[in-house]
Amino acid sequence: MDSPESSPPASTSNASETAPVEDSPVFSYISNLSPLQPVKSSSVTQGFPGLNSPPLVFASPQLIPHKSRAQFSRTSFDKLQVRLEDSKNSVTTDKGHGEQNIQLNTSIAASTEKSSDSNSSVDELIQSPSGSCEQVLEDIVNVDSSDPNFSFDSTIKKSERNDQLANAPTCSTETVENFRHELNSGITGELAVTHPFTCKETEDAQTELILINASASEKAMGQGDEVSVNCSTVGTELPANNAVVYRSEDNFMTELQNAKTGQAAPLDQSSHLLTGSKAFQNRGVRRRCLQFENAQHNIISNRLAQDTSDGEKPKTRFLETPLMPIDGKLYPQNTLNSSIKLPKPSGFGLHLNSILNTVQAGSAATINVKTAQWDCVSATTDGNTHETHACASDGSSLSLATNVVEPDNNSVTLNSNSNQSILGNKRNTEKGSGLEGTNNLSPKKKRMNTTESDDGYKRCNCKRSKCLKLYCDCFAAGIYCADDCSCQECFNRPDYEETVIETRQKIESRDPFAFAPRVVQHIIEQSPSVSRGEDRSNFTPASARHKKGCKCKKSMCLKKYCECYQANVGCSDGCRCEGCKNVFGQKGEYGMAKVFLAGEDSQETTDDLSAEKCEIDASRSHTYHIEFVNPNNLTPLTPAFQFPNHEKDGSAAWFPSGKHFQSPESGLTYASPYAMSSASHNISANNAVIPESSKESRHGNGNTVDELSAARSRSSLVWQGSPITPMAEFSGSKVPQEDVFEFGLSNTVQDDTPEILKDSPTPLNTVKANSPNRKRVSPPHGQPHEHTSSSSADLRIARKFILKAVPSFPPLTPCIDSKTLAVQPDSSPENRDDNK
DNA sequence: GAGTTTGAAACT
DNA sequence: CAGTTTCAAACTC
Repeated sequence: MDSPESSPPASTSNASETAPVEDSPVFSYISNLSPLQPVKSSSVTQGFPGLNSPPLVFASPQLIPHKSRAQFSRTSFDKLQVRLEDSKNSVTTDKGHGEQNIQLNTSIAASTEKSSDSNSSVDELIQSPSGSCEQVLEDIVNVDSSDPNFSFDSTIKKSERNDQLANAPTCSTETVENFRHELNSGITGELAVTHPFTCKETEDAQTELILINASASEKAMGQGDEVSVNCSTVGTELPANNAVVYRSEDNFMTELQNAKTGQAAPLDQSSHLLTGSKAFQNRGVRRRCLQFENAQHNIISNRLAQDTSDGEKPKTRFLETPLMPIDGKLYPQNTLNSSIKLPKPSGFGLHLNSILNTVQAGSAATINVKTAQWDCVSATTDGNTHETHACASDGSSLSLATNVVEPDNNSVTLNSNSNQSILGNKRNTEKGSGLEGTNNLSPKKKRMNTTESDDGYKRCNCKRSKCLKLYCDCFAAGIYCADDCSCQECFNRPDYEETVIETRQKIESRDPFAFAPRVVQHIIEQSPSVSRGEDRSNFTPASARHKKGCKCKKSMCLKKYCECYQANVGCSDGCRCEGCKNVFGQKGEYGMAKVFLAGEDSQETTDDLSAEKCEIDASRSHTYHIEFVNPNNLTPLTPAFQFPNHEKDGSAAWFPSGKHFQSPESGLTYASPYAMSSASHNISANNAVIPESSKESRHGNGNTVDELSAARSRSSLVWQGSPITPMAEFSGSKVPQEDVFEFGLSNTVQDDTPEILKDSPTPLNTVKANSPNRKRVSPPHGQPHEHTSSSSADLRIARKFILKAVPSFPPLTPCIDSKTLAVQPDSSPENRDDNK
């Protein structure tokens, strides 16, 4: 029917034109067969009309690994182009506004990529007689507003929609060419195009996208920036994934048009979105960059671009604004996390990697961390926003909620997101200025402020380290110092990006995991009821452990001197603390929990919490220990969930008892987290990874099933994005948190057993570690049982993504102790595959 | 706000 | 790997 071949060119209208061919019976036959209208016959012919690849288009961006983002070689683009073109072709023939929009974008992107070569794709568009680009754009806009339904998933669905779509407007050749030229001028266009897609799907993805955008924008100067901005804004503001995507695209299109016309384009829908989130986004970008080394380069370039472009850029550009180190976070840095987590990246966990380590962040994604909340998260690119959103929405989904344990970070960080964002902007300026405002506070407040910003981001007070050592929480979190930091001789600023990067590299050379989130979270799924908010008490947000463990001797792990305590996580066997009385979980408990999970001696361990006993148990279950106990292993996990901002919060897992850990597969589960973390490493960030909203997460726990389901779907999508970030590419330490986060989500999704979700909130369900390697999957917070049926579908989807993604992830260092290098092999993609 | 305590990071 | 020093946060007054 649709056979690509037949449909195409032959279309009836064309047939008349091609006299010779027409005559042939074959031709007529073909023409008859083709269902497609010959609107753009010529164009269609060129492409592969038969192939409907809209999905591919969406997918492709995601597939691109993080690293690739930074590098984003032409080859990758070419590939994308191919897909895009294919999709384009299909689209052009096809139809639908939404689709059309997408197609246009893709086509544009493709054209940009190819630049010279790309024309073909453009040409196709041009060929289409009917509409003008403007029309198309308008249509798109309409679609956006109109089509709420569009969702990330929609990307996949889009193909389906294509059928529905009809009357695709086409761009005039002139307009197309103009676009082409513009695009050629800046490669960014391509990137921008890709963004939207990713943005939709996941926060992490967004963060990544953001980075990409930034880079692109840098290159492109004007257009690209705007586009990226749009995406970010869209993500933040729009709950609906669909809307986001389209809008971003629309903006992009509009910008392009504007560029053509030379008019300052008012950003229609997108514009308003942008306004809200601009600052955040910028911040987010920067933070993330920090978190992600890869991103860093991008950031740098961005800066340059920004500097150059500042004057030029239109109102909408977020990028123009220097990426703030963010207090606010980028989410990933977020915000979500502050770096990822927003809140602040406390030193722990923030690390960029995660992206989103945490984030958002982004980054660092990362983010994020970082879903109902996802929506929120996704919506806000910045770490700050992320958090807030997450909180508000509750974080639904994700682990974020689980992560949250402690109120401290949560409350603080979450509340002031808006303010923070503002602060973040200030950061660009010199510190001094920023501090002033905060200083006015009372001593107590001052103190709080000194360490944390309202946003939840940490503020350092370094005097001698120049904020280039891990002593500096900001630096350790992979974020730039904010204006409100009280540091002296600070070099941890965008102005010294190179220095920062170099220093980071040095430190990483020493300890690849130095910037990895310190707290590894173990997410446990909530019971459905919990997810509903019915019974939170039962909810076990997540278990987390400090990656390296503490060495407290006098504080008994009851004060913030203790990193474990500070992160609201229990001490693990990896801790060398003396007299541990950590309220979040004592040393022995963790090991015991493991044992318990293992199913061996569970009673013993559970019964006796004494550290000694635990230790003993742990010793018994030697194997388990290795996987679970090893703090290092754990660390990897955290990144995923953690948000840059709050390591603590995000990481903060409740350990009501070691029991959480248990799962029949306990061993696996733990391990899995590990794996995840490792994956996260790849990311380097999520960051901010991950959006964490400690408090919010709690609230989020209560998320409605719908949210959860949505989160799942997102997660799955995110996951796809994760593949984009090639874990392998990253040096061990660098892992986009966001990715990690995603990974975790995906993992949860992955769990084959939707049943699990259905089942009790028991952690077991939530996590399944497939791989021997310990890859673990962090489940989305709560899985709404209600949706179980639907969820199952979601899960399926997620799995698909996961599978794809898994291979992509490079072995993450986290799995292995930093000290013991051996680990990485485990994280290798292969192992992951095994998990499947 | 100054000083002390604490433990991580950095160094040897 | 262990010991020491440096550093900055946490804490106390």
